[in-house]
Formats: sequence, structure tokens, C-alpha cells
Amino acid sequence: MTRKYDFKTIESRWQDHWTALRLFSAGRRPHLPKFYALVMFPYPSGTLHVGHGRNYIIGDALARYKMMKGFDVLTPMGWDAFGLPAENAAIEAARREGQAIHPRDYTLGNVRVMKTQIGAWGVGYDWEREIASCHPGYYKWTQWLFLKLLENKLAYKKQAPVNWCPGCQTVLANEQVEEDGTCDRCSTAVVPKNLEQWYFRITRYAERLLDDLDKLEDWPERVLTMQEAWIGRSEGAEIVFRVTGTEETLKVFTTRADTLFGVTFVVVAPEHPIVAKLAARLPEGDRTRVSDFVSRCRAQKSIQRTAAGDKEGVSLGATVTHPLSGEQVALWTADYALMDFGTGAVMGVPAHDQRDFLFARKYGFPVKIVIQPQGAPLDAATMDRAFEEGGVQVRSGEFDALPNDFGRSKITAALAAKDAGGPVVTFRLRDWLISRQRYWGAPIPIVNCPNCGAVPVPEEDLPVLLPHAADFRPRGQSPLAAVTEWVNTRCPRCEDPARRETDTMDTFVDSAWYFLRYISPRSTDRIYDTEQVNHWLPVDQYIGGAEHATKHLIYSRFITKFLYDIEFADFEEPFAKLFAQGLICADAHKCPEHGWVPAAEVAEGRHSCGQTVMTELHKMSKSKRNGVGPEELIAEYGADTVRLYTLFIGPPERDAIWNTKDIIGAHRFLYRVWETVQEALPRLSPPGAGTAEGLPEEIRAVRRKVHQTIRKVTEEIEGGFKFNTAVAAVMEMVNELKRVTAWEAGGGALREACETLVLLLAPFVPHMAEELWEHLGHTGTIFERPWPAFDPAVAAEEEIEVPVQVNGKVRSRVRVPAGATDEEVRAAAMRDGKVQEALAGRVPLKVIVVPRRMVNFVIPGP
RNA sequence: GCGAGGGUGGCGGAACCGGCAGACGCGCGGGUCUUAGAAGCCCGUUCCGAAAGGAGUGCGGGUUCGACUCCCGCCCCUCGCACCA
Repeated sequence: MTRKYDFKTIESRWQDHWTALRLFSAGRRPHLPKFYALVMFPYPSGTLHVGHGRNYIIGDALARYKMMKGFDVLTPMGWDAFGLPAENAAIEAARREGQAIHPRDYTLGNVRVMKTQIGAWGVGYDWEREIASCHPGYYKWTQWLFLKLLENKLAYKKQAPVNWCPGCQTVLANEQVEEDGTCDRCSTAVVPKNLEQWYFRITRYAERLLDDLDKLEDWPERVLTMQEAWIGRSEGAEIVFRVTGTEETLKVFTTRADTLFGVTFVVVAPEHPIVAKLAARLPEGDRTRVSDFVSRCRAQKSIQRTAAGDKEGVSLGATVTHPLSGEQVALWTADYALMDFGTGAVMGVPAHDQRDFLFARKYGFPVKIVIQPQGAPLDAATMDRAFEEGGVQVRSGEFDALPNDFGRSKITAALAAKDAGGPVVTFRLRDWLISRQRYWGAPIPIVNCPNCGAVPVPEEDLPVLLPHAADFRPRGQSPLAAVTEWVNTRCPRCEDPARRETDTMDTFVDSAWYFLRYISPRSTDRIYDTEQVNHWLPVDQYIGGAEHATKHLIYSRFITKFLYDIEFADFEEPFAKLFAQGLICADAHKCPEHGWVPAAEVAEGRHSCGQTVMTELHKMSKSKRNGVGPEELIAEYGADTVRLYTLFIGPPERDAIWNTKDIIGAHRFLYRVWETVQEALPRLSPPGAGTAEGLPEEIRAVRRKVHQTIRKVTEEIEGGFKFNTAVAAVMEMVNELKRVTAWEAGGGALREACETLVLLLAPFVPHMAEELWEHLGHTGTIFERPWPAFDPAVAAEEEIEVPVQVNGKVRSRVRVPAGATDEEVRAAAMRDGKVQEALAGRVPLKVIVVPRRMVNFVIPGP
């Protein structure tokens, strides 16, 4: 009597078993080398769909594989639990039902649901280390980090124009503003606003963040390039121009100091402080013209930058003195000069910079050529675009005739000698704005005192607790400002009445260090146990979405480097390897009347309201309503099937298309595996009996396949998590196994095949693997069994099939012993009937034998 | 515009240090079992062709005995960056 594949019973049984066993508790097998497998912790947004599942399943398969490979695995999970959506949900509920859900309740409710979902997938974590960034025990240390940064002059406050979102009623970081100048959450047009804000001085780490990218060999190339571009190092020169007739000097930044003699004007950003100073000296009409222009730019800037479009500017009615030639050139302000890059001032070289060229043509500045290319020389009168390539210096005084690369360093040196500038490196990376005028975040641990200014809350007074009761409707300042009993406090320094800082921190601060907290999740007297952190970190494998390339991943690297600097860590990079998995897409349906509608409401291209829907492929998301829930699928096919399909769907680093109907394939396969093992059970040799000598070819062939499959699956996992092809390899093996007709004498080989099959599948379909492993007569969990090893001698082919080409076309195939010499292979090919026919008596001009691969006869004529 | 990745059957995808294109799965067709259906199981399934054979990896060229794979020139899709001086 064989047992049925009752996945429901099996799955709940083993999930309970793993919990009882504490299978995922790190440090359970401390004699083994450590492996820290980390999946990015999620924002608890509600319910998970199968797209989220991919992340967890990949991580879980890896963790289980590593256990079998003999590692003490740490695989923790937690919640990035602060953030706007919880607050928005509270506000939304208040508006709809007249009763607000507290962000904490909303968040914790979501956590409960998601935790259950993760468990149902059979994904295991060391839940004893669970953390939530909104827990006071956690954010105490986020605040501590803030104080440490402040202490090291890496946190500071400044009044600055910020991106203000009228929809969310808060400032946004540069990264949260979309290209078109809208908020990345609510798509409202962002407006500039002047506010006093807290920043982290990440720019001080720019050079190291860039240089150390070289150490991250196992990061995807695209993420490295994105970070490189984001940090944006550019080497150039600062050049000082005197503003004629004033004491003012003006610094410009350029990467093309070689073109200095081609300057025919200088422009500054509209926000540049010199604009107001010079405008004040202008006659009324001109002054208004300048201030109108400036305010227009300010408004326009964050709404829509005229990317590479029409450039506008206005004269500041002043000239500046060329530092080397002494020439006078006009000083203007223009919208294409950016205040937050370089010095906010640009030297205009129309002949050699396309933007300057367009500007000059528009406003009539001369074009002065100072670099001439080899061959056809340029003519200022007729050129229709700037010449930006290399050449030879001309009309550049003593630098004439130098190649411009050389001229560049010579001119820079000459400036330095005259104290009028010198070499300088600038970065595109900006300091990190961390203030948020919202409730649901970690309070910034600062007290603003009328006498002492901004005073840090003493470490022993942490955490600064977020008051529970608050009206979180945004009103342009943090909701905390209205909680008077919380805001009003005493200055820690002078004890006079003072007010707390009412802004909270950007949630990216919370997530910039969570991977360290897992090591000592309940530590109350220090951020973590340094010794333990140095044992477990860096993370051996980090898994998550590539969308975090320039935010979370840079911030985490920055914080880690800072902790290294203050001797809280002996490593500088937190994540040794990074795997960026692709997203799952599915059809999304848009009804002209109801917008995005779930697939369940769509039949035959029509929404339930009768309207024809538009269907297109999108990443699974709440907003597109195309997320597929795991529950029904798990109920129908089991978690193992859903896991297997998810892994099989395609190359994990690429986006994939979810097709629920394809799941049946994974299910059928598992069913076959089950049946195969059940049917084999009565014929098996006892465990550990080994395989007999002198087996028939049919059995030897199966053993060969088994060992080849071990090799293949291992290589596919190790070489980049290619679970899709690893699963395919196991499917092939099962297909072959099913073909065997006579197992007599093969009891040992059959046991080897079944055990290998179950072991190889264990990381992918852990419940079934555990169950079958037990049926095969074993006790204890399969995840403490070693991963199978392959025997190259068994895996080696005895006989191979070699295709035979005549003039590059395959005409036949011959079977030869694996060790056959080229000559033997050639002879065998020559004897083949079909080859004879194709040769038709002609003598080959040439015979190419590629060992084990191919024979090609080259014959003359058609 | 710049950078990265990609384009292979009806579909998802394999193979790519140059050597059997289409592994594996879905779907589809046929068969078997069944009172019937579903699920299984077996066979087939790139296209054209009755077959022999021919064509075929986005398009056009090239190198080679041999090209999905390498080189040159294009087209299209996805993502990232984009007035960064």
C-alpha cells in the first residue's frame, strides 16, 4: 500500500517540526563555519503576493542549501515598520469611517498577516531575532546612531530649499522626487520651500563609497554602475574670477580648464548668493528683470527642469576678470547653472561646450576657438555645434601648441601658482536630508533651547518615545508639534523650558543598520554586541530588489563605514555579495470606468461592469491590482508546488511573467517524484548498503545520470542561483529514472537515486523532501544531512554520440567509446552509411575532429 | 543623448570559452484507461514539405571547415542616468 501525496498534512507537520527543532536558530551548530543569508526586510504593507514570495523563496532555498553544505546559517527577518503609508492609512480610515486606525495597530496587524503568509510558504527564519524598526527597543538605537553622527560632526542642521510635497505635506529627499518633479509616492507636483532641516554628511564619505565599490566583486554590475553614477566623482579645477569693480570673487568649477582661454562669459545659478548682491546695484528695471527671472527659476526648477532644452539667462550688469588673460567677460545668471553642483558658477566656453554654445548663440556671445582638432580646423563663424573632443591648444597664450590634455594640467597649475584656483574634485552625491515632518518615524533626539540652541538628548534618556496619542493629519508641520505635553520639555543643558525637535527621521535611516541589530536584537545597553557582529558580518549573501541600488544600499554602506570609523565594527562593507532578483509581472486590467481592476473581475476581455478592459503586463503591485495571492494556490497545490514553480519561472535575476496555469507543471512533477519514490520503496536495498559491482548497462546509465545531476544542480546553485535550470536538471533525472524497466540487482542504485533525488530537491521543496526522507528510513531533519557529492568516475560517459557533418551540415551521428582517439572517431564517421551517401565518393579535402564534439568532412563542389 | 541588460517555437525559457539550436515546463495534437469526464500514463509537437529535402535564433554584412555564440553597421524592447560644467 503506497501513501498518497497529502501535501496539506505533510506541510503543516514539517512546519511545526522545524519550529520545535529550532531549525533556523543561528548558532545551533556553532562548530560549523557561519553563513549570514539576508533577505531585505519588507515594509509591512498589508498582504503579500507571489511576487514578494520570489524574494523569500530564493533566500530560503539558499539558506537550506547552505545548511546542507555544512554552515551555521543565520537567516533573520524583520520589519521596516515606520513610514508614510501607515499614517496615510490612518488618515484614510479616519476620513472614510470617521475613526482612525493608529499607525502602530495598522502596522502590527499587517505584520501578523505577512508573518503567517511567509510561514505558509514554508519559508523559515530565526524568528527569535525578529525586529521591527518602529519598536522603541529598536529606534532607541536609531536615535543613538543620530547622536553618534552628531558627535562626529556628521549630522548638522541647515536652512535650505527643500522639495516640499503638498500632497504628503512633507519634505522629500532628492531621491524621492521623480524626474518630472513629482512625488514618488503620491505624484503631486513638488514645490520648493525653505526649511531648517537635519542632514547627514554622507558627502564626506563620497570618495570611500566610490573607491570601495572595487571591493564588491560579487555585486551585480548594474548596481555598481548605478552607485558610481550616483556618487558622480568628477575631477577638475576651481577657477577664481574677480568681479570687476567689487571685492567679490567668483569660483567656477570646470573639468575643462584647458578651454579657459575660450571663456566669453560666466554664468551663475539663479540661487547663487552673488546674484542678489549684484542685483542690488542695478537700476530698478534691470533689478526687477533679474529677480523675476530668479523667482521663475526657483518655482520651475523642481516642477520641471527643462532637461537639455532651451536655456535662459539674464545679465547681472557686471563683468569678471579672466584670471590669466585679464580680459573682461560678461557675468550672467542662467537656469542651466545648478547651485548644488560644483560651485554654482560656470565659465561659458561656447566653442567647446554644447550648452554654452547654445546659450551664446541665443544671447550673442562670441565663440572663441582655443582647441583645434587634427586635420580640418574649426571656424567660429560657421560651426554649428561645440567641439568637445581633444586637440591642440591655440590662442591660449603660453599654452599654445600643447595637446589639450596636457594644457589642462598646465593651466590648472598656473592658476594654483597665481592663487587663482587649482585642482579640485567634486561629487554629484548630496548630503542626506533626513528630516520628515511626519508622525510615524523615529523622533530626532534633539531639544531646541532658546539659550543653548539645538541640544542633543543625553544617551541615557533614550529612547525619545513617540507619543501614542496624536492627531496625525498633516498640516505642514509634524503632527508631533501639536502634542504639547510631549513637545514642552526642559533643556538637558541649562534646564530652562525648551521644545523638542518635532521632525522624525527618514525611514532609510532605520533600514541603514537593521542587518546589524539582528545580531543582538534585544540588547538594551548597547546597539549590539560588537564581538558577535564581527563574527557574523559582513552579510555573506544579501538578496533583494535592484530598486534599492542608490538609496538603501548606499546609506547602509555609509553607516557601516561610520561604525567602522568609531570602532564599532571591524569591517567596512556590510554586504559581501548582493543578488538582485527580478520582479514578477502579471497582466493588469484597466477598465475605462473603474481604472485598474483585479483579474477576478475580468472575463473574456470585459470587466464585470460590461466595459472592455485594456490588458497589459505590469510588475505585480497593489496599485495595478494585479498581485496574485499565495493562499488559494497553496490550498490547491501546496506550498512546495508554489515554491517550485516560483523557482522554475525563469532566471532569478530577470523579471518574470507569472502564469498561474503553468503551476500545474510543477505540481505534476512533484506528484511524479512522490510516486517514483513510493514505488521504489519495496525494492530498495537497506540504507547504507552501497551499490553493487557489475551492474547492467541500464542501471549504470541511471547512476551516471544521477551523478551528472548532482554536479549540474550544485553548479547551477553556486554559479548564480540558477534554480530554473537546476530544477530542470532534476526533472530530466526523474524522466530517466521512470524509463528504467528492470531494477533487479539495482536495489542499491535505486536507493542512491531516490535519496539523491530527495536531497537535491530539499532546498526547493522542503516539506516533501523531509517526508520522503523519512519514508526512505531516515530520522532527523534532512537539512542536517550533507549535500550529496558526485563521483566523477560514475558521472563519466562510457560511450558518446558524435554528430558528423559534411560541409558544415549534420548528416549523421556515430556512437564511439568515450576515450576514442580522433583517428578512431574519424574512421567510425567514415564508415557510416549516411556519411558515405553524402560524400558520394568524393575525397574530403579536410577532416576536422573536435574531440568528443564533432566531425566535419570538407569536400569540394556542390 | 549616455550607460547596462535583452530580442531564440503558439508561450515561459535552455544552450552561448564557436561545434547536435529549441533542454525542462506550459499549451496543443493523437493514443490508453474510464459508463463518461477530470486527473494519470504513453507518443508526437520550430517552420515549410506527402516525402526526400530545405529554411531557421530581430535586420544587413563579415570572419570561419563550422556562428544564437565572435567582429562591423542598423532596428526594436526594458531598466538606470540625464543641463553634473
